[in-house]
Amino acid sequence: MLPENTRRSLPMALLHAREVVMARFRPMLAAHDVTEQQWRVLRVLSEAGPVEATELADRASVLPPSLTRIIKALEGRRFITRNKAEGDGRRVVLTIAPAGSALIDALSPERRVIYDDIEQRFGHDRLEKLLDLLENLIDGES
Amino acid sequence: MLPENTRRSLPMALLHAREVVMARFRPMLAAHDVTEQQWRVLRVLSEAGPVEATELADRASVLPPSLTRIIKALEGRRFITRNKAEGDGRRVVLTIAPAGSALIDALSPERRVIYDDIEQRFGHDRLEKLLDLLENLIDGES
DNA sequence: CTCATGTAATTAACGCGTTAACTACAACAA
DNA sequence: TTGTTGTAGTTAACGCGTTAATTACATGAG
Repeated sequence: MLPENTRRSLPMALLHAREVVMARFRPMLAAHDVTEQQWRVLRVLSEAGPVEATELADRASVLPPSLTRIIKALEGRRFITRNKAEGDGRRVVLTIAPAGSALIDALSPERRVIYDDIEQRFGHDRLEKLLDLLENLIDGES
Repeated sequence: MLPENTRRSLPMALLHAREVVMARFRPMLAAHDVTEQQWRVLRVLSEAGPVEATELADRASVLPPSLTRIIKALEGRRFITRNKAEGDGRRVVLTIAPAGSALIDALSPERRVIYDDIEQRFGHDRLEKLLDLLENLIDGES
């Protein structure tokens, strides 16, 4: 079946949903001069430790060309460090730097407030159900 | 609660889910030299008839500056027409043109195949449930 | 060793997302 | 009529998304 209207179109619904959620987080990121993508990269590095560029791009849902630009920006602000992998001159290993960890820590309380508010308004169980369905969709289509 | 990992982060899950879904539609759009956003605009005009720019932007989930560029592109290819609203020189009314309708029609069969495949793999009921939850989330946060 | 092939990352080109500033027009008060 | 305020749309600036091309290095065949 073709969606009869744009509101019931899966791509549009996912886009719109992401928009309204991100609207809550955007001011926080803007206040610290970090883009959404830079923030995703920092979070992955923070929770996964030193990681090669390809895996980082994959985990942060960022394409390689974007990652190159993001790395340049984050390295310039000393949020991360960039090194060649030993044994393979092509690969690049990224590591979060103290300033990067500090930013993550600084934003944690605010993130928690926003996330809790969304969870409370939407409902804990419904949020878990939604995350489950999204995870299923991702695993099934990728 | 803060998401303990990026996979259970709502913004990331929505982003990733949208990516894997759009990956199925992208080749079709590329084959007809239409961007995702241009396609969304055309679909809204197709199902809603002549519409003012502000409402169009809202319904297609496109920001006003982007819409300006998109209109320029679609008008150049004779997919839509652009006219000032009578009675208010600021407003702009967009209307789908024959070539635009023809594109919508031409892509319908292919869209149906892709959408049916997603629905079959993911499951009809789960898809409906997911769309419901997304709609709730959107309405609750916006 | 040399060459062909493959892979990781970067660069390039173009369109969109986002915010802020600006232009054009409308509405309304004095 | 004039000036103020508000609204619709556009423009500008910068970063990211996407695809294709390119560079640098690794790997394996001969």
